[in-house]
Amino acid sequence: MKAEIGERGGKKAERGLKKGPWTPAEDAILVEHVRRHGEGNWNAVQRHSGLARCGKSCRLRWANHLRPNLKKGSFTPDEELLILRLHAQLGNKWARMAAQLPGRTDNEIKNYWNTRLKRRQRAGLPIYPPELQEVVGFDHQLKQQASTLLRTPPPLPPPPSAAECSARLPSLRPAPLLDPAIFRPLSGMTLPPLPQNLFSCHLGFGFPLSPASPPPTPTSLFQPQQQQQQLGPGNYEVSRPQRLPSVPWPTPAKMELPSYQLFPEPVGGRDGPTSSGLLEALLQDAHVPDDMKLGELLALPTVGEQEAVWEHVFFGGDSSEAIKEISQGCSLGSATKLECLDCNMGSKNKSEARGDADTEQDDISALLNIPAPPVSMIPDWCNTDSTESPAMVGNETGLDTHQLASPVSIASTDHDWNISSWPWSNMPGIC
DNA sequence: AAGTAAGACAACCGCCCCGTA
DNA sequence: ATACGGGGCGGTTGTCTTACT
Repeated sequence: MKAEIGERGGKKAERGLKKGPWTPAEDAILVEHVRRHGEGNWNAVQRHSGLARCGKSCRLRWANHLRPNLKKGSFTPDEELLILRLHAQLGNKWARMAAQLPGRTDNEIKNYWNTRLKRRQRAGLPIYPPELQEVVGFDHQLKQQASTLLRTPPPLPPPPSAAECSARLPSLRPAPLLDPAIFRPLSGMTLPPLPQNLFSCHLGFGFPLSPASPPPTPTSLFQPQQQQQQLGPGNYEVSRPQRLPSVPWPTPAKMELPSYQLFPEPVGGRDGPTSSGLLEALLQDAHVPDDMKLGELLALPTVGEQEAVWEHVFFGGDSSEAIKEISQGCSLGSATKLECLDCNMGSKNKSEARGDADTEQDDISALLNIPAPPVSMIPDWCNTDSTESPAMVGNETGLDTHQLASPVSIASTDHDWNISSWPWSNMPGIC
């Protein structure tokens, strides 16, 4: 947006391509083009239809506003919760988050998050719920500090040998996205108690409360130890930072929130039943009151109030009716006039989403040089909602949204996962 | 009622990856 | 091997609406 700033609303850019808001006529042209030719080849839209828009603009308009099955309106509480969880795990991977939120676009999620971030920054509140902020001690200020530090990345340690890598791999396991102490398991599942570091698992990383030797977790594999040390005593003093194994960490352009990108993204179509099953599973576990919006409770001014509300949400009384209501609202996307478009577009979407997931699975497996876990590794409780996900049935990689949203990870069921020994837990909350 | 701040939304840009010629 | 085009993604910014003073 340089010379074009302020020119929105009808003027044409240099190459004769229009910028700015789309008109209904342009929308109609684009919809008709997609109906005839399908998605993709966006640059051909201008040639075929005469629409004075660049291909990128067409793709964006279609993806964010015109494609069928788009969900309009504000996020539901369960969607907000899911965004929180996904962001804790993925960082600013909006497209991947959108893949877990049927009918939602990455742009929507991004806007929601940025708005929420800004609001909480202004209010001096932590990004995450009090459990995250108090126990994990990670908030936006720390993020900003780390981001600043990362502008000049420290020299990388020598890369580990293949033997070193393979020696560490057995300890690699997906972090439980949700802490069992907070999020109760699905029906029939018993969780081991984790009295401390609430939400640490949720974040996908932890802050050790003791200087015990941390296991070589995926987090520590990606732990920028120099960065941690540079934070210095002025920023955290509970205990001295751990000396971590010399493992190279990816050189990020900037630091994102704790991300578990080491691990396979749940596989599932954007609009398939998997995600709705996830939401149902989440809601079955969380006692979400019907008179409460997550965004509201997260904005409560004091930690005590937030704790009380969160306790009510996840341990509170019977709210099955509210859960039912939320589930229905989630599964019933608002119908649009465009939903009557060719169904083959939707099928293409699904295949693309599936392809993305597979590709990502491959990438992660290749990165770790380990085979993707078979479906049989997934505990039974992942399917207790009985709606068998096609993504799981038909996919050898086998990790779907159930795992992402599950109270505990697959591995956490057969490992003693001492999250209290993780390196980052030396950092207390700033707020 | 007017001004202002904040929120929500929409759109564009630059970068990157990937497939193909 | 390389250039190029298509497409995806994340970041940023502009505009409009709403709430507040």
